Amino acid sequence: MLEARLPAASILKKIVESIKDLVSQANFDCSESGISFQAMDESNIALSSFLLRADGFDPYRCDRKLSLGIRFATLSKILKCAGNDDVVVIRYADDTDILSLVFEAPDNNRISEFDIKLLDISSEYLSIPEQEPECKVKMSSAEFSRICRDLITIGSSVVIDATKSGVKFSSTGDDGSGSILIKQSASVDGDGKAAPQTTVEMSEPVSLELSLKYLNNFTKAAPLSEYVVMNMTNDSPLMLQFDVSDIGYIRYFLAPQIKDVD
Amino acid sequence: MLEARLPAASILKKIVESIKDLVSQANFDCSESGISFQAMDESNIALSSFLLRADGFDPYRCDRKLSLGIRFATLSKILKCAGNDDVVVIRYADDTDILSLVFEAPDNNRISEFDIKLLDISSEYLSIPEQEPECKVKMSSAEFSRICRDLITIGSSVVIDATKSGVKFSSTGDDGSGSILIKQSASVDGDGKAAPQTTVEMSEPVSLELSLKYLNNFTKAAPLSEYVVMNMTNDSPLMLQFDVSDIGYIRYFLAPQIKDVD
DNA sequence: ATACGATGGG
DNA sequence: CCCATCGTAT
Repeated sequence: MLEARLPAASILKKIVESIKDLVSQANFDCSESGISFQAMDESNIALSSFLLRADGFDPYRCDRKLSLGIRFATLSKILKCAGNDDVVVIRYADDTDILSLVFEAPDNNRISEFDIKLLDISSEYLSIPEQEPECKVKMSSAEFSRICRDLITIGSSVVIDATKSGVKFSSTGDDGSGSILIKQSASVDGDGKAAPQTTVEMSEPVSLELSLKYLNNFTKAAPLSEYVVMNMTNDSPLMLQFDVSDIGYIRYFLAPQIKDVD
Repeated sequence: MLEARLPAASILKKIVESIKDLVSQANFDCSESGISFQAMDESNIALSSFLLRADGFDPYRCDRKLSLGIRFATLSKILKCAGNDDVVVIRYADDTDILSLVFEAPDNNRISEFDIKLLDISSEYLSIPEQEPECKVKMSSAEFSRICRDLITIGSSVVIDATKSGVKFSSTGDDGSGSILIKQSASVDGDGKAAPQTTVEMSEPVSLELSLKYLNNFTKAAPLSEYVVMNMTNDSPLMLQFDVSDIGYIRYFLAPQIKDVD
């Protein structure tokens, strides 16, 4: 039995919108600690995952572990029927194959209930080694999105070079090349504006070449958070994380491309 | 001879946009009392009609009854040439086959005149019995539009159940089902916000199953009015009415579908 | 060519 | 949060 009440449908809407282009169906894993999710994309290149902690819901109740097989196209359609500031209640009754979503409008004059048929999906859980990355960048998620969107007009991949002073995104294509350097922000912003700061922590300079197509899929999650965190280690997969308000996070992993030998 | 001056082209634009997907050509019936229109859709399932009273124009002059055969695709194209707050003058000279539309920009620096060739259309006027409906619902036209747009992603028809407490819209399809309950508004809204209220008057609870495709055609008229009125009687056609400012109304009639026998 | 959905701006 | 415009899909 699951019952989880989320104060703002917009959170769930954005999460699902950011995953549905990568994964057509997968399990939501529910336990007393919260709801989590993990799945490879169809081509087995990118891994998406999220965690929504129980304490981010009010109330949250889940007696035993559940794997709820969801078709994302369906869930996406149904979430489009929710207003952004509707309250969402997610409900599952044991031994059924139906997930219920109830949307309550802020003025309480509209109550919508949608039932989704659940799927039986075999899940192969992939454990991700939690290594300390050689470099950890935190920057504006909107800026990161903009960079990936701009550079894909130049080439199909981006080389991300992180050094103490900042992060450089470079791309090369048939009709030219481009690079964007984001400097680590000066400690304090003098004037009143509160633009997101860029911070770089590292033990080693890192350089990774990554598919812009995938990165542009990932940045659909950018509206969830003002910041994106990029964990990078040379020759290892990039991890991108967007925090989901104070409820949890959504993460993407993407293996680097072998760089062309010059 | 007809001369009718309408202060805002946007009204005529919206009316024509909301009908042109249902009716390709039909007569505008003009008399000294105003301009009216009535036509079945191509499949003879839905009836659209409107009335624009003479006193909504300034000036309005029509000496004798006229049936002006209009091709809606043409009229729509021409109305796209009018600014929303242009003044429109509709003119017809007896014994011609030309309808003239003159658009005057608010600043009086632009005057456009378009002539439409009229058609000779045989009109079979269908009289609609004016019975008192078992149930009369008045609600936000925007909300009604949203509901019909949302539910068509679930199924092809909607069951509208009206009771004293409110109206429920339900739809079922291959990958799930959904229902939206709109409660009758509490008598007065305490705070300052002026959201459209929902009211239900009834002698009998009513349940009708209706085609969402048609309802979504009808809701193109929603921008004309903050409210939609739904008159419903069991096993009888739904009537939807949108008021056209203080000039008249546009109405749609749609026969219910026979419900599946369980 | 027309209609619907998505995105950006007020 | 709603409206208008643009782009995509049928």
